[in-house]
Amino acid sequence: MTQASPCPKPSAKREVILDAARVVFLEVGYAAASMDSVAARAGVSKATSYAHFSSKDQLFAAMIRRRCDRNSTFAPVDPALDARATLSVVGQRVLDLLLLPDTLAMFRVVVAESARQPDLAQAFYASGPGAGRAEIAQVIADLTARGAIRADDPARLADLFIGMLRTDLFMRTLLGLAQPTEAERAEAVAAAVDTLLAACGVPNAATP
Amino acid sequence: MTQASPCPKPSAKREVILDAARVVFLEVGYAAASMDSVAARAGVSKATSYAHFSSKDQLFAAMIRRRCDRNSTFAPVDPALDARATLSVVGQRVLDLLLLPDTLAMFRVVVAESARQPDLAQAFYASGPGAGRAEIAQVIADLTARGAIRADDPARLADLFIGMLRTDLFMRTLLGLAQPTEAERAEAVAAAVDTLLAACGVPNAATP
DNA sequence: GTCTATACAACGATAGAC
DNA sequence: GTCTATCGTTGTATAGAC
Repeated sequence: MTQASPCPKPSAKREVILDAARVVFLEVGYAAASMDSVAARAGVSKATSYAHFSSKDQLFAAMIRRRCDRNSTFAPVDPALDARATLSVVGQRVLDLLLLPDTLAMFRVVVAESARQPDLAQAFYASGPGAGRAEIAQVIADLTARGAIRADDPARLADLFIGMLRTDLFMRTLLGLAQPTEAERAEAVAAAVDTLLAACGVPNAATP
Repeated sequence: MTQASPCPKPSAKREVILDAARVVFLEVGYAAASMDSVAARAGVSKATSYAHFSSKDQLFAAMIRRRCDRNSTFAPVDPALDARATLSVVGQRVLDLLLLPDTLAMFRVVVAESARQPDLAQAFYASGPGAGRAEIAQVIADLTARGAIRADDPARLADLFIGMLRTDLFMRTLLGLAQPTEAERAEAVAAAVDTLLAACGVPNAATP
């Protein structure tokens, strides 16, 4: 006996509709996406969509929040690595994630709708950039505790590191003007790591 | 004798419509903005808008390109300043510009429409982030020529510097989650300058 | 060149049958 | 719970008077 929408039962149709909404909204943006196109892609009727989500706004919000809940917590980094290797691994992961087509599409649509739905912007920030920032800060704090680097303010240093990863390459990719190669990414990560270590690295130790 | 639209004559009505389009498009985004609301704000009829711009797309593009043409070239920095002072001044200018409500609104709308109008994204990049990057690179190249810093690759260093200015504070402001104070901006600039100088500063000279 | 009035299409949302 | 068919609104674009 399949229940109605308000209950937390994970209806199959509901998931299909959410998936279709993800594809359509991320591809053309909120306003240009019609409930007809979402329903068509989901293979259901428009009325069924409205049976599960009371409005276009609600469907959009549910889709965004669903994506935000995929808590992307980074896998722990091998503690045997020195500061340069640790930051390089983490930096590469961050940049690769940032440049994923889905990440960029999500960013575009959330930024575009941030004024209309401030709570969505908040949820996106908390689960995305905010969470990432906290994780990087933790990595930096750990390195500091091990004496591998000198960091007075891990959060600020994390800011600077992420900023150096999200540079011109990210901007051009966000605008659809570039498709960065693996080499370009690695080069960008190396530059960020070099600069960070120049600022707070321990000169003599940890560089075999 | 007032002419029709295709000629380069700067009709007064045309300017009024472009101004109204700027306000409306930047406030609610491309899709949510209606030609009715633009015409209403301009104080003209919708038909007049279409007499000057053949479609909503054309009006939007004209508005964006007009904003892009305001070549914001930074005023030259006093060459008597040392590296730290120079970078601080330039960094403060960049961050202040980035956090202007109009700059952020422009960024939101261009990012949102970048997929639909790739040439607009290109024009925006070239006159905005791209031009800024080139100017910062020139400043860094000048400092290097004077021996105030050591920079092998001015463009890359400019990337890193701008990235360190456009950090978490920018992200939260872009999403409408923060309204940065003067103190926060100054702190962010100082952190970026400190880190950059740690990486490429000349240790003994130029720091009185 | 500018206005009022309107044609035409698309969209969000709902009613009612099954 | 899901469908087909439809209502009412809104928005782009145009026609015709002045």
